[in-house]
Amino acid sequence: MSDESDPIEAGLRTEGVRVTRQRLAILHVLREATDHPRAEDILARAKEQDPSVSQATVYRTLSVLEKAGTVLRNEFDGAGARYELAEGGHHDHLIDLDTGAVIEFHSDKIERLQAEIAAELGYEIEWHRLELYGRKSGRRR
Amino acid sequence: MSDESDPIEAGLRTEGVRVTRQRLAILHVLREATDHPRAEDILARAKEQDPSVSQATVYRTLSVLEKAGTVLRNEFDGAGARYELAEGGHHDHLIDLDTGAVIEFHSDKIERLQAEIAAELGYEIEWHRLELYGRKSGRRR
DNA sequence: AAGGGATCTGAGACTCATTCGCAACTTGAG
DNA sequence: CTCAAGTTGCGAATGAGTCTCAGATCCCTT
Repeated sequence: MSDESDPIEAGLRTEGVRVTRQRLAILHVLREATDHPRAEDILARAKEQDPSVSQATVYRTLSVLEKAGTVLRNEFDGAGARYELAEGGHHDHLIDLDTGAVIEFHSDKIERLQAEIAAELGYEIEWHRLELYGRKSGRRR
Repeated sequence: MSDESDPIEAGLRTEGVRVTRQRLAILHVLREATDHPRAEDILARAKEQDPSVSQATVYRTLSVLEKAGTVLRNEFDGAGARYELAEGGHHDHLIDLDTGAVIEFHSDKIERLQAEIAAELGYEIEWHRLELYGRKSGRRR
C-alpha cells in the first residue's frame, strides 16, 4: 500500500517525519483536492479512506506537513483555515466573492515590486500574502 | 465631553449610528494608538478611560465602526484581529518578523498591477489584502 | 424640559475552530 | 523481531468572538 517511489512520502521520511496510515490518508485527500478544503472537509474525506482518522490527527498532521513545507495554510475568509499542497510553486489567490471560488495566479512583476518596496523600507521579505477579493466583471453588486 | 465639531463623530451620527460614552472611549483609544491593537488591548485601554466598557461592547463597537468604514480590521498573525482607524487612505502592511512591528506602505504600481491581473482573469477587485513579512536587511535568521 | 421607543450595554452563557492530556498503539532503526 | 520514540483517538480544554436578555441610555419629538 505504501508506495516507496512517492517523492513527497520519501521526502517526509527523510526529514524524520513518520509516515503513518493516517498521514497518508490526509496526504491523499490533499492530492485529490481541487478546491482549498478546510480541516473539517479534510477530516470527512480522509475518513472515507480510513475511518480511524480523527479530528485531532487532521490538525496535528496539517501542522506537521506545514512545518515540513509540504502544505500551505490559508485564511481567506475568517471562517477557518484552508489548506493546499505546496507543490507547483508559489502563487497568490483571487477569491470570487459571489461563488467563493479560489483562483490561483502568479505575477513576477508584483513579486518584484514587493521586493523593491521592502528594500526601500530596509527590509528583506521572508514571505508574503496577497489575496484579491472580487467579482466577475460586469456583475451587479 | 462630546465634541460636536468632531468629523468622525458627526459622520457616525449622520449615518444613524448612536454615539455613546463607550463608543467614544473606544474611538479615543483608536485615535491614540500608534500600533495596531487587538480587541483585548482596546478593551484594556478603553477601560482606563471608562471602566464600564465591556468586552462585548468592544467587539460590537468595532464591528459597527468597521461597517461604517471608520475602522479597518486586520489579521496579521492568526492570533486575533488587529484594528486601526481608516483615516489616511488605503495602505498595505509590512510586518517585521523580529519585532512584530507593523509598517504601513502604499504603492500605486502594485495596486494597478493587481487590477490588471484581476481583469485578465475576468474579475473586478472589490478589495484586497497584501501583507509582507520580512526582516531588516542584513539580519541573520 | 420631559417623554418614550428604539438602540445600546454589561454580564455571563455559548459557539466553534483548534489544541491538549494521556493511555494505548505504530513505526522504523537496529 | 524488539522496543523506544513518535503517533493516535478520545474527550476535555482553550480562546477569540457572538449571543441573550433585562436594564440603561440616546436622541427625536413635543
